[in-house]
Amino acid sequence: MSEQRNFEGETKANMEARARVMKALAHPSRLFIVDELSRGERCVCELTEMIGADVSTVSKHLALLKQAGIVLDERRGQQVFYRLRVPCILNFFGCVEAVLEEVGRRTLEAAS
Amino acid sequence: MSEQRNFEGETKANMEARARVMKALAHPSRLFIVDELSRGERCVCELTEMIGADVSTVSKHLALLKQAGIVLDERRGQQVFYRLRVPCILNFFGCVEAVLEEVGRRTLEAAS
DNA sequence: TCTTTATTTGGCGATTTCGCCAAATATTTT
DNA sequence: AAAATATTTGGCGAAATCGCCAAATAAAGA
Repeated sequence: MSEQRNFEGETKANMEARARVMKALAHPSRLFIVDELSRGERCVCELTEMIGADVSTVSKHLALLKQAGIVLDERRGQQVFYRLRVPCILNFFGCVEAVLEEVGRRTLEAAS
Repeated sequence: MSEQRNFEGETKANMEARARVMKALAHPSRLFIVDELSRGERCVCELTEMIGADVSTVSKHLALLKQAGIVLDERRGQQVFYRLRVPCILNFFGCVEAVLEEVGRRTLEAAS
């Protein structure tokens, strides 16, 4: 009875789907974008100026977030505005900060 | 006044720190490990058997999670047991699932 | 229509990540 | 001490990610 859990079939597919979402968030510029969009929608040009990278780079970051289901885009005139699709993404950050505090604590311990 | 926010200095450093944590979670096997550890501690050998990859591969995934501050390890005899250091990581999954539902919905719309 | 502004897409070299194998290390048993 | 079991580390080729440039596409204005 009670087979050991494994990493095949449904479980594997589910973890791969989760990983796609996490990967989309695993980049400094993309985290900045999400954080910035939590304050309201922004056009590509605004984000580009803030980030200070090539427009094409920022555009690709946005495309990636969109493809992951994290943001929505809407063209209005010449500009394309992006906004968060799933605001709960912001809940991540509290826990990430908690992890970072642990890391900081560990660093201090190591130094003592 | 009211300067536009930018992506330099403190903000950039903070986003890079966050990204390091997110990257550690952005892999199917590592997500599986976190999920499994939420049920209790596990030794490397158990996780290796479940995942079905080379032991060295699993060991490196665990080292990465440890270095990111997400798990703790403790040797007892021949075995090394890992456990979650910051349980709030689990809160992520609820939101990730919400994103995935959005993605699923979008896929259905596209098919209609 | 021609020009300007905003955004996306294709492509390429550079860097990072990934997973396996082989070898090293740690612990227990004989 | 030698053997067996568990885990980590070094290294390497394969694959994925990254950021820029150049070119294509979209919309507004002259």
